[in-house]
Amino acid sequence: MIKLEALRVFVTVAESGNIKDAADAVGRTASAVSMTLKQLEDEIGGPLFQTDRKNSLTALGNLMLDLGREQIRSFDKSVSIMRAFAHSRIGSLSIATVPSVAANVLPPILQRFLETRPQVQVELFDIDSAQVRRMVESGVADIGIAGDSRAGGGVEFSSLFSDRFQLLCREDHDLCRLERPIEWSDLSGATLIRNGASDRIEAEEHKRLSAQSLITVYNVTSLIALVKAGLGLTILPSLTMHGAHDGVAVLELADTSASRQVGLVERRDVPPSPIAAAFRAFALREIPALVAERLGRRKDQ
Amino acid sequence: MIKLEALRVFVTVAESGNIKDAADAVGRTASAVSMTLKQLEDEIGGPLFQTDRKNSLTALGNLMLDLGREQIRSFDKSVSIMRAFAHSRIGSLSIATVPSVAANVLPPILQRFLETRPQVQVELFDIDSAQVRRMVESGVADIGIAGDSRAGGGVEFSSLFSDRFQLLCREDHDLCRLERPIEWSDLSGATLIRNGASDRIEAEEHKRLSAQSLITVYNVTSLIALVKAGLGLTILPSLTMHGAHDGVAVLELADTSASRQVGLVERRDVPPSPIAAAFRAFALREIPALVAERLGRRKDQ
DNA sequence: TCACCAACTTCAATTCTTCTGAAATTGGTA
DNA sequence: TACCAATTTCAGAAGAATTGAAGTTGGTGA
Repeated sequence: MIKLEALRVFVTVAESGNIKDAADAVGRTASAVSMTLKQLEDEIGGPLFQTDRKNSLTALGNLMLDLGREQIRSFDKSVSIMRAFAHSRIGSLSIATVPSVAANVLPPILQRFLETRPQVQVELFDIDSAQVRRMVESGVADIGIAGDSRAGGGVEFSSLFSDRFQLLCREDHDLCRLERPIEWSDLSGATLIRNGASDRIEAEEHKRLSAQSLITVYNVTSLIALVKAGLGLTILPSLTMHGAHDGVAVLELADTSASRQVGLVERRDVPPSPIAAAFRAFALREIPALVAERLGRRKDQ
Repeated sequence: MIKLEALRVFVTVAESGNIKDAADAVGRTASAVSMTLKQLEDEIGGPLFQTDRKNSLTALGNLMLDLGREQIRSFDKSVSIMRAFAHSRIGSLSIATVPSVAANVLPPILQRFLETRPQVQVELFDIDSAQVRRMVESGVADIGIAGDSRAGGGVEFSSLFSDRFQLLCREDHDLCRLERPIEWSDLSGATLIRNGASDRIEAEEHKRLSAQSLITVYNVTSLIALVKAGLGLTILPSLTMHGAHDGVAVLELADTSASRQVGLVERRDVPPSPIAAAFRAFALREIPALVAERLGRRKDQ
């Protein structure tokens, strides 16, 4: 059986024009090279050089030089692609994430992640938590970042950070004058606008308040516009409304248990691609630190 | 260093879905296959299968399956091309030959030669002996077939057959009535038309006759037309005018030494390509036999 | 939940391949 | 004709791959 290694030796000899130099180039003795060449000629079925001074090729030798070079080039390239992929320097990464993370967390993370991986292709979807889970489960996204857990079905949840809920109201609202964290009881007379995120708050007091609410808005921009217009208050995770909005105030809640967990959503039982694995490790290390800095808190909890 | 053989094993396992069947397929034990796979994973830098039951590939495994298959296919194809070339089943063959051989000898020879080599490309040039030698010497033709030898310069001559000179005259010429081989002296009063081939006849008597000749014609068709028109006689190698021409008679010469040697012309010091070598051997074996039959003579001399 | 079974992996011994260094051969050159 | 450097040959050494047996592992059915 002809080996690629034998072709490598032959090409080196053909290029050197003699065995001695070729032997040095491949790190073997001249006798090893000579034997390899002989074996190659036997297996191919004809002489490769015109004389035993290896300075001129036969027609067969020329053909083998061309084909051999091409094979070596192509093989080495394939191997380097395989290695690059294994080491997550190439490939594609599809990330599904909730908008607040996409807007406030991912930009610097992705930038740093891709700095050392200029060949990696990234797709980013921002959608709600339920759809993040669905995209990961179906394999459309390699990895997701979403709030909440209840790790069910085919996905697994790994917490990255916790995001406290805060109260959003007009700057001229009475509550702004309290100058202390807001108790649920402070909200008893207020008009609450429900949203997709606030429904996850477990506190009984909030559930009661929420039940009386007549408006539910899922889009954050619309939600803030309604608050600004004076239609009511709303409760959102801190990261969601990161960055001040003119005319609205952000107030802390006294109930510090009112928070959502944000974390990685991954498919269970299906190993991640090398890039996805690398991104996972990077995210677990970098996102908590970044969020702690952004929100001015201890990381996680 | 990653070996193509390891990729072969991997592809087989990936296609079988388990090690045992793959081991049977490649003719090794399961443990050998397992070790090869492990080594491959180490060298590539990542796992290829999702579990140690080898029925589902990782993303890396899928990539390697694609690239590996392609490499194997391409390598095997290259090797088969090299072998086919070495065994003269493919390649191209450029033959330069004098017209009489091209017309009377080569057709059946080439047909039989190519019967078992349907992929071989042939180029055929018919030119005069001097140009045959020039084309071979310059490498434009791989092999030549020409009369005469005087093997000089960079070419070598190997005789294939000898071709007796014969006399060509009008059917109504006086010489036709002799009913015996023609002596040089029979031609003393005749008008001789010289041609490229007849100049090589060594006999003194012919040289004298030839010196008196006023017309020289190199093209055989024109030559015969002139003879037919009654402008004179001419002396040509038997093969050149093989096949009767209406209105002209072909007469034997008594001087049996008047003949030309026809043989292979090859470049000296440059080994022939495998196809050229194969054609050489075929020609040396088949052409003398064919000519003997055609001209009704013993082969060579 | 446990025990079994088949697939896979590990390990040490063996076999096969390739490599080395010395000696012989070859082909070109003074 | 004799020399010299390159190449080839050869036998032993080193290295790589393979084997068979023993040990793990993970899935399956009682």
